[in-house]
Amino acid sequence: MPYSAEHKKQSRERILLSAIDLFCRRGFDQISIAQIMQHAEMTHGAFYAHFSSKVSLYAEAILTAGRHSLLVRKGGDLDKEKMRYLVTEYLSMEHVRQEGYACPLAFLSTDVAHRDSEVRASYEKVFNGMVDRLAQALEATGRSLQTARAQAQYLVVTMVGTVSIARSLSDTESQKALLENSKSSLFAMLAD
Amino acid sequence: MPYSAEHKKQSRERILLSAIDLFCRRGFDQISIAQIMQHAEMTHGAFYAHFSSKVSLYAEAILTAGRHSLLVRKGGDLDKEKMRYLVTEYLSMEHVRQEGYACPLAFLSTDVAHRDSEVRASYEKVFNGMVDRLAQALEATGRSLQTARAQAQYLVVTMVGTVSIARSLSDTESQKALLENSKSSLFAMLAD
DNA sequence: GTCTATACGCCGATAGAC
DNA sequence: GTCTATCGGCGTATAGAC
Repeated sequence: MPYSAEHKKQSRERILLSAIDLFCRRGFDQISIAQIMQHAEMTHGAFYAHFSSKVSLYAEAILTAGRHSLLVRKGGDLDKEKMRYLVTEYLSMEHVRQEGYACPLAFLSTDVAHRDSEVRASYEKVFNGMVDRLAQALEATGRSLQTARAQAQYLVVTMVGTVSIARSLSDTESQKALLENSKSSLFAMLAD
Repeated sequence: MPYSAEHKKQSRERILLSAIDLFCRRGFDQISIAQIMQHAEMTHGAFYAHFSSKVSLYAEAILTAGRHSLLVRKGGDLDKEKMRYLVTEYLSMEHVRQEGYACPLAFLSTDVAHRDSEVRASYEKVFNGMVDRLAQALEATGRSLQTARAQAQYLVVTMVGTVSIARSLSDTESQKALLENSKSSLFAMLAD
């Protein structure tokens, strides 16, 4: 057979990775299927052998982006030092400029709010996964389960808000100042 | 003359108000000029007598939305009690559901990040205006200028992040829990 | 200033050959 | 599975009558 199952799997993966990168960069509506397929080095028509629609790709791309994100990628348990490092990376200009993997929570928040329930469910799943992971780490530092969950949720919300606003500002210096300011406040919270 | 200057001003205002409402609800790309004009009770073709392009309307709509937003609308000085009330209103389900005026910072953040510099400049202006207003209020409670500005920025970022994520979740109970959690943390900060 | 009508392009999705 | 080609619809912007 000319196309193996493995080959198909790889094509699908290339489409997903291209979609994540482009959707995060310019949003759902401003990226066409043709652009995604070109980035994945295929042609427009081949798309429908892998996904049933553009929206369905979006929902799956968000889940995949969540698995690649800074907030869940690190293996093993998170100690205090790793958490500080993670916050620093998340609140960096490299992240704002999308030089590596972008967090879909920060890059797609208002975009997702306009879509159907399948897409929103993906977003919620990514959000809950990140909160769970951070809560677990905070609990390990001696906090109660309740406190850990509350602080983890608050941590994610603030980091997402910071990066999301920073990306919308037009001035680089304002972006840097915003990131630094949130970082100090969150470090203070983590220091307890 | 059949159309007075006053009449034109009113038409322009209707277009702006319709644009704010619809853009916040469904984003820039998912709203057409025809829809905005229909909402403003005019026809598609009349649009270009008031604005040069859809993007130019967007930039101006963001500024207008900023002036109508919860964070700047209240007249006079903000005391501690008014600030608590303002945070409560901002972090309410009514705001998330856009039952009154929506804050463009929370509803359009990732959307604005994909546009040109004129749109981003509008967004930045609204952001700075809100931070300034809150900083002034915090300074009046005895904080240093520096602390007041830092806390004001942090306050805006967290509220925007909270509302923006809440809008993307699919479950009402999760939305409420998120709003409540951020509210307690911010109240604690304001209490000092 | 507002209307109707239309030019022009882009995009999501499908059809059919290989 | 991937390609080329195309259908059908929609959206921005413009033209011209009133």
